[in-house]
Amino acid sequence: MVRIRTRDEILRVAAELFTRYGFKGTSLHDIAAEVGCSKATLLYHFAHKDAILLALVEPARQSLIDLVARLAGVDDKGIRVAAIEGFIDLVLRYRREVTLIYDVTPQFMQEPRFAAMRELTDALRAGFAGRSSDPADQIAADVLLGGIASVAIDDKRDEVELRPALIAVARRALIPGKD
Amino acid sequence: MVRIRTRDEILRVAAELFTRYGFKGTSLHDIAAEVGCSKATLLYHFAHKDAILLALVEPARQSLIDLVARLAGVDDKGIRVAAIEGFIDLVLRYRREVTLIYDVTPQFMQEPRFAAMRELTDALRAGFAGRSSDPADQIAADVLLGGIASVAIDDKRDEVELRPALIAVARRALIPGKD
DNA sequence: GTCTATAGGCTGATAGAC
DNA sequence: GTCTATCAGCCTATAGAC
Repeated sequence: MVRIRTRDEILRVAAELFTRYGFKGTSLHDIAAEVGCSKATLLYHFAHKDAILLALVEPARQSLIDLVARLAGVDDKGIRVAAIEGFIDLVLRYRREVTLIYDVTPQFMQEPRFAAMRELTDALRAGFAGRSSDPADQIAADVLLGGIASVAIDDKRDEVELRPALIAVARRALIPGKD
Repeated sequence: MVRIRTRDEILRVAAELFTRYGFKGTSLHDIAAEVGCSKATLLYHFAHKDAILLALVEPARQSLIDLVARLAGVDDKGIRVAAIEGFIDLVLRYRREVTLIYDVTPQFMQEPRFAAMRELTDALRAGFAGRSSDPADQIAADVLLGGIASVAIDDKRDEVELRPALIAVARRALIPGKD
């Protein structure tokens, strides 16, 4: 059973190249050459280049939707811990996908299909800020959200080492009197 | 004295377009059209497209070199506060340039001319970590470095509001028993 | 499902006139 | 210093054979 579906192989190779060279820095030719098929075959399985990227990030996007839904049911007392641990687990589980999302966000964000992502990150920020409306709390929340994501993207340590360190720094930064 | 040097106008327009659409998302044609000159004129003033970007980020790079040199003379007791305040002042002063640097870093970092930047960020991380060799301290330092930069890039608030909030969250996260 | 061939457009960069 | 004209190369995407 060594047979690998071409479609899956395209996704595997595309994830690797997009991560290494960026979305714009990777051409259909690059992917096709590495897969060992033609560009036309790529575009038989995916309507456009963008569709490859969207297929890659879809599981992570779905997980984020689930997390935000779960946080909606958490009371104010537990919201920060739940948001912190939920987000850290999510980005460590989908490190590659987070890398891709941050790569294309500046350009894709203005497109309608990515616009809904904005509401999700707003909900996450509210959770990190303990549902406070104080700008200082929201800025702190953004620092931690961006910082945790950047570590998940760049750091080479494994998640077993990163997870407790990330939770510890987020709790110190966001939860008063807890260090 | 309304005469503006073409070279300066190119830099002004390029900064705006690179920030909005990314370096790869902005062509020489786009810049030339906005400036109101030809692509050939762009390439008379700058040898390559890359040279425009390098000219834009040079002041920020020089400031980072200065900051790292200054931190080398600070003792262990004061290093975290000095690194935190120095970095926050720097990214707030050069927000647009920080945006550009983070945009191109994934691809440019492997090139030799950007390799020296690595030593600078290593020194900054050491400062944020209070020169500790504990991985948890270095991870926390990276979270704050990345998080502060991401806020400087994305947040629309002005630096008068951001500065104290950023310093406060960094101190809580990095300096034990200070909140 | 996969291929070859190619369309049609954009890219950074150069040549040479003024 | 600035221009027009142009190059060679790359890009995504399509057409049509097998």
